[in-house]
Parts: sequence; structure tokens; C-alpha cells
Amino acid sequence: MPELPEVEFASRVLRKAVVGKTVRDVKVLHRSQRRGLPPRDVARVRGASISGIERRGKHQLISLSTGDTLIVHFRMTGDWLVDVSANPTPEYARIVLETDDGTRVSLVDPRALSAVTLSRAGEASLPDLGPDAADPTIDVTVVERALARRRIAIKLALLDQRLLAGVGNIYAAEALWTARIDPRAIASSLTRARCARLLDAVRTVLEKAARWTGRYRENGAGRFEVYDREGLPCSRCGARIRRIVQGGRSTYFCPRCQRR
DNA sequence: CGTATCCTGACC
DNA sequence: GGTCAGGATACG
Repeated sequence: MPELPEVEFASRVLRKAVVGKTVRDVKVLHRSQRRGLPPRDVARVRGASISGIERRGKHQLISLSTGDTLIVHFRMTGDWLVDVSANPTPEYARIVLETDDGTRVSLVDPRALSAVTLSRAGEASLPDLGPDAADPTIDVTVVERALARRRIAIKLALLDQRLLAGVGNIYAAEALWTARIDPRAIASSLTRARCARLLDAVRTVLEKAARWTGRYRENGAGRFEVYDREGLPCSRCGARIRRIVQGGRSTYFCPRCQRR
């Protein structure tokens, strides 16, 4: 699942492939994408040149010479595939961008849940996002304040992009394991010291993931401490990793060394 | 706060 | 052929 490190990697791939080029054609190949990017918006993209690529949380922002911005979210299974337009259309390609030099960038997404929308010049249509989890300038106080009023489980708070942008289900679980915090702990009850440990853990986990992502895209075995490891021993204390459901999603944690 | 929705591959 | 997974959003 693409979270901040994977989206950062993908945005670099995209930047290298298309920045400075002109969009020759845009194809929307799946009906679920037509809702977010209807024909009138596709028409606005054709012929524009791409001036830059940025990332905010898990969103990628493709700036166009027209002032419009394409906003891309991979959701669960989206990714970029870069090749040339002479090749056959890649499997699971949902939206295809072709540039004037023959480069083709396909949004490949087996589950077709990715979201691509066009934001018109001047209207910022990103959802309300908290500070970027990779922002080195955020400090403990930022985390402490974000959690102070939230009487929800800390795992759910970490997934709330309005509080901190970029963390998803996998790295939330990994960060809580690293910080030795029980995912069921109430967010507002965390002490300043635990907030500091959590911020540190989020950074550690995201940096580690970025190093993996740089090498290969696939999830390597043994990459995670708790995620998808139900019943297996905790590498720190040996207790069996548990799986619970929070907010409809799986949470994996060590019931012995992660405390409330 | 929980639950349904979007989608389709994977798995039973 | 039914169920599940899951990020974000909408709704009760």
C-alpha cells in the first residue's frame, strides 16, 4: 500500500519522466476514473506542459503551464508505470498520459480506487491536511497539540490525515510498535514524553521504508515488525503478535511490550 | 463514534 | 460464488 515513502518515490519517478514536457494525449480507460476526471477536464490537460511535481502527504500535485493542477492519490494499489507510447497498453492502466517525446506514464491500479482530479488555477482543492509526516521542522509540541483534543485510539489518530499527513495503516502500526505504545491508547492521554517517542518512531519507520522503497518496490519478507505478522513472535520480547480491528481496519501489535 | 461505498484480485 | 482487504469519503 502506498504511503508517504512510496508516494515520494513515485513522485520522483514521475518528475524525472515528464517535467518540462508537453502533454500530447490523456486517456481515461476506466469508468471509475471518469467521475474524477470528466472529458471537459481531460480537454484542459491536453496540450498543457508540465511545470513541476510536488507531494503533500499521500497526494501528488502535477502543476501545469495553464495554472491548473492535476491531483493524484494512489489509494490502495496505484502506481506509475513509465514506458513509451509505442508499447501495448500496460495491464491495469486506468489513466494514461503521453508527452510529446513519446514518453508514456500510466497510472496502473488493479483495484481502480485511485483518484485523479483537476484543480483549476486558483482553487486549492486538496483536502484539509495536517503537517507532512516527513517535515523535519515539526516538533513534539505540534504532535502534542494535534492529539490533545482527540479522544480516539492513537492508531486512528495516526491515520487521520488532518492531524498528520502521509501515515497509513502499515506505518502507523510499525511506528506504534517502535514507540512501544498500545494502539488502543487514547490519543489525548499520551504524555509529552510518549508524543516525543512517537514522533521519533514515525520518522524512523518512514526513513527505513524510504530506503527499502529506493531499492525495490515489492514488500520484502521480514520488512515489518508487526504488520501482517499475527501469531508470530515479537522480535523484541517474543510474545505473539495480535491482530485487532480498529475503525474497520486491521491493527497488528505486540500485547506485551506495547503499553497503554 | 460506527458503517457503507468505491473496485477487483485473491482466497476459500 | 461468497468474502475479504483497504484509503478516503459520506452518512447515520
